[in-house]
Amino acid sequence: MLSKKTQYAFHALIYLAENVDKGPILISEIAQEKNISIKFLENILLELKNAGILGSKKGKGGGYYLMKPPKEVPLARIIRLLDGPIALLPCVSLNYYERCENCRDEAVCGLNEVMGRVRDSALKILENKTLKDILTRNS
Amino acid sequence: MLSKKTQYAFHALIYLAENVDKGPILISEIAQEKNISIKFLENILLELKNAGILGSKKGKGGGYYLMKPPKEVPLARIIRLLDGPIALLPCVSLNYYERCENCRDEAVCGLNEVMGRVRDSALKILENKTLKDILTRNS
DNA sequence: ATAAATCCTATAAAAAAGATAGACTAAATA
DNA sequence: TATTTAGTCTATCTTTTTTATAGGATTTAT
Repeated sequence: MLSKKTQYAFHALIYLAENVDKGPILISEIAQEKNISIKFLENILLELKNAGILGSKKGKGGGYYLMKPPKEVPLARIIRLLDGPIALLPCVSLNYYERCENCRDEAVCGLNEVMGRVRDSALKILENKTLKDILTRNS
Repeated sequence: MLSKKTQYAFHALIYLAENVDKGPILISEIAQEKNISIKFLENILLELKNAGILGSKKGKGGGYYLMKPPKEVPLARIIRLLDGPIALLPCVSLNYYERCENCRDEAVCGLNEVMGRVRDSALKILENKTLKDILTRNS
């Protein structure tokens, strides 16, 4: 399961994407609209900013905004940033690989093989679907 | 990521499946062969037994053994038993569903839709691949 | 009887997740 | 330029989950 952090990030990003025309959006507004603890959300948005996904403006009229068009932000990027590996096992992770401590040879491990396929099938979706694809349906 | 518990369970089950002919297998043997803490493994095997996946015999000559042929144990069963939901979000989980707290209407939420697809693609593999499919490759 | 093994429950230790606090910095504007 | 507004940064706290261990109870073979 994705952590609350990542779930909140998605909902915040959706809100930002659906309100691009309004200019910078207040943390407090997002927190209220999406029912998220404001202080927790603050940290999350900052992390997204430091990763170059969001931009911000301080002072009156300030807030957060997307740095890229929604269709250029793959979902996998957000998950990896805030949650870490997408794979179910360290030994099949592309970005957070760790050697398996419990089997003799990964090249011959059937678990490794199957979990590699699960990873691929998830990535096929998560690398290609973007923020744009998770905005409100039928709109 | 799957928890260590689930990872250990898979390796233990693989060992048991690859040694069905030997009769009951000692916890200590599995622990040693697969490099798992024996006491932790004890709890895991007990849980698998209580779920009807393993059987056991006490006393001399005792140990653990599979209750079903490996090809009748889907990987999804093990994951759900020890780790819980396979889905990335509570609102798309088939077995551990929880309503989304952050969006107005799941029926119209694009995140819900995409994560539902990720779940389906993972389940397509994890429901159909069994213990038999993760035994040592090329054998 | 004894030794061998699992059973069972409790608990502890460590790590991760979730949330909060508060002082600091930058920008707008009156 | 003082004030207000809003993000920045870092630290800490609490809770939950994960990982692991302890030890007596029970069952079985010999």
